[in-house]
Order: sequence, then C-alpha cells, then structure tokens
Amino acid sequence: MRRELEPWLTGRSVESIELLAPPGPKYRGLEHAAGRRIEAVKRRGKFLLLPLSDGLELIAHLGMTGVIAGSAPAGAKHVRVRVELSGSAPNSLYFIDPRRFGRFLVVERGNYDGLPTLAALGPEPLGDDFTPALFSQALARSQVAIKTYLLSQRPVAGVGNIYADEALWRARVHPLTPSAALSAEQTSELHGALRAVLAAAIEANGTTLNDYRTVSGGLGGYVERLDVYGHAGAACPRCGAELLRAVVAGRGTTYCPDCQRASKGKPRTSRRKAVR
DNA sequence: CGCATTTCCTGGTAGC
DNA sequence: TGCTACCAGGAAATGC
Repeated sequence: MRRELEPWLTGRSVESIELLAPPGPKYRGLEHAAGRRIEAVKRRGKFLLLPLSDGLELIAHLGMTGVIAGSAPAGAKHVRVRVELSGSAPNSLYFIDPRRFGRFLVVERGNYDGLPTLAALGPEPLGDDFTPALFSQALARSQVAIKTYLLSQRPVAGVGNIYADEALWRARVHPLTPSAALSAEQTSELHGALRAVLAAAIEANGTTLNDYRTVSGGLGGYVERLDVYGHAGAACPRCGAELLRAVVAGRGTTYCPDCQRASKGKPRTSRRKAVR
C-alpha cells in the first residue's frame, strides 16, 4: 500500500478533509491536515506514516477491515474519511473501514501519545536492524507465548495473526512456546521465516481474505500461498498431519501438532512448566 | 510493571 | 425466507 501511495501522494497538498465517522481518538486532529503538504509516504509496521508540512504527521492504520481507495467505489459504505488533494485526478482519497478498527489521525510529528504500540514498535522485519542476535535478545526478555509476543509488535514490527501462524509453522515452533524458551536454532529459523513470509506477502500485494484491497482495488495474492492460516482440519503441507486450531492471545491459531512441538524433541522429563 | 482479558465494530454465516 | 446467535481480529483500555 505504501508503495502504491508514494508516487500518488508525495508532494500533493490536502485541500480539505472530511470526517464521516463519529468523532473519537481514532480520528483525532484531522482538522489540522487541511492546507498541509504531504512530504513523504512512510511506513512502520502496519502503520502508514505521512509527514505533513508544519511539523505534522498523518497516521493511518487499517485495523482489520480498513481500505484506502483512490477512487470512490460505487456504493461504498463505511467511508470514514474523505480527503481532497491538490493536483490532477485521481485527487480524492477514501478511508473505508466497516468495522472501525482502523485509525486515521493527525499528530505532531513523532508524538505518539495515545499510540503506545507505535511508540514502542520493534524493528522493521526486513530492515538491517532486525538481526538474529537482536531478535534473540528480545525473546529472552519475555516468558509469554511466542505467538502472543509476536502479535505485541515489540520484538519485531508488522507481524499480524496470519503471518505469525505462517512463520511459526515454517520455523517449526509451537505457538505457545514461552518466548525465552526458544532454542538458538529455533530463534534463527523464526527470524528467517518471518522475513521470508513477510517479503513474499508484500511481493504478492498482501493477503485478501474478504475486505482487503490495494489502493487501485486489486486483490492481495498471498491468500493462495498460505500454508496453515485458515486451513485447520486440512493436512499439513509438510508432514500430512491434521492441522489444529487453538486460541492464543484471543486469536484463532492454526498449527501442526507434529511439526510444531513446544520442546522440540527434548526429553519429556524436562522440569520446565508444561506448555499447553 | 507485567500479563491476561475485555472492548470496540459490522458482515458473513450457521442453525433453526 | 427471515430471524437470532456467534465468529472474525488490531490495538487500546481495563483488570488484577
């Protein structure tokens, strides 16, 4: 999405901005955007960050069902924000978000008060800062289940429910393994798997399950390449065992009980507290 | 502070 | 067909 928006939006000015949803913290500060110039289109994790002139910053997050569209989808319901831009058409931007889990707000640049996840976001998974050594240090600090920790956005940015399941499966790590209990090998595998899954998903323009569309209305193609997410009950593509579904951190979690073992073949006499 | 649970919200669908 | 009940989940808020 960032790649699509960058050439379109960079250098344009916000001529007007209209909030069509009930006001609230998810949409705060929009009135300050009018008249400002969009200086760049950046991204951190799942947050889209648009520095504006005069030291402001527009922050967008799609939540579950959010979409940014460059043209008015016919009969589109749930348009929450409409932005009119300078320059030639298309010069209207629509933030459409049926469930209103998304965010679209303007802040003083870099002031992420009220956005604790963004303020404490881990390194970019595809950036140079995300090294196996740093990842290992982060995991050592937490006893919470690895999947829960990944979803917190702290050890690494941008990993959501789908890609967490996919990466854990690739790395053969059980989603309930305490983060600090991952072996060096597992940590390294997971690091590589996260990068590979996210790189491939970005390459495929994301994953469209139902709502997600690219800015130009296209579908995210990674849904075709999902190995486990949404495939509970089907055979594991690697070993053939039946994929199971559990709830971890309140989220549906699909995993292979054969490939992804909590203690990775260690003797079962381990004194470590049982992971279930 | 750390961690777990609840909340927000609507479309889709299972079940009757 | 039409109704109800429930499920999906990112991040913040709340509870302990």
